[in-house]
Amino acid sequence: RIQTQNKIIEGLKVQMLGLQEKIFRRKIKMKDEYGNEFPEWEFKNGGDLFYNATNKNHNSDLPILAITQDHGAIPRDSIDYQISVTDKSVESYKVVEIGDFIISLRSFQGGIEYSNYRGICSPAYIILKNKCEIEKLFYKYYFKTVDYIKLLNKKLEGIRDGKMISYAYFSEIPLPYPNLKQQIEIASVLHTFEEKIEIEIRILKGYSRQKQYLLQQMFV
DNA sequence: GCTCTGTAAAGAATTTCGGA
DNA sequence: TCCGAAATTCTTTACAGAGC
Repeated sequence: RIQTQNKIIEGLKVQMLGLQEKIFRRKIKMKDEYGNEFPEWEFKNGGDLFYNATNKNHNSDLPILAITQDHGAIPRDSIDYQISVTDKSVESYKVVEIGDFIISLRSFQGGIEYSNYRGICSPAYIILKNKCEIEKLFYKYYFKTVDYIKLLNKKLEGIRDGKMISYAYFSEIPLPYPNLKQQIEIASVLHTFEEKIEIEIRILKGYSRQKQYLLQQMFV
């Protein structure tokens, strides 16, 4: 049963990727509530939609965020990974607001991260804030697509450990800019799908616990 | 040994300051 | 008031340390 469940999850993940690809390459077109197709997407440069925020106005009392590829931006306390932190450097940390995007030192591998938290992070990261009205979830998914990561890598030369993607570089990359309604529509579709996967993962965890319990009973 | 995050230090840019 | 130098702030990069 656990194996079957694993397969279901894998299958859903593949579907999720396929869905993202289709949506962002505009192979499926969404329709609005009246059944009309949305207008063609516009494309804007990253610099037109986001600006580079460097806000250091904090009293070192905000939680320190770790920028991970797996979970995006999360508080350092909630992951099992201790990093050497020097107290003095915390003073120069940048403030991250809820809904900001963060270009990490590894963005050429895992895309651009989205923050659900308010906190501070190392100044080596670039904080992006939206200039005009956007559906953040839409871009959250877009920044994680394989296509976009490929775009990020396209112009990068000599990729090596710790290579930084500068804001200037980001701002030159075109981003899709469908109208707001469509952005929300797409974001909600993807979000629903993601939730579905999470539910399946929870079921899997339930199975695993059951198995452990049963095994324990057998040997008692 | 490899991958991953984050620091420290070097380098670049911007602002401040003083003298003419 | 303008120019150049010094100081400060911001950006970039090499590499350290944690965990597998």
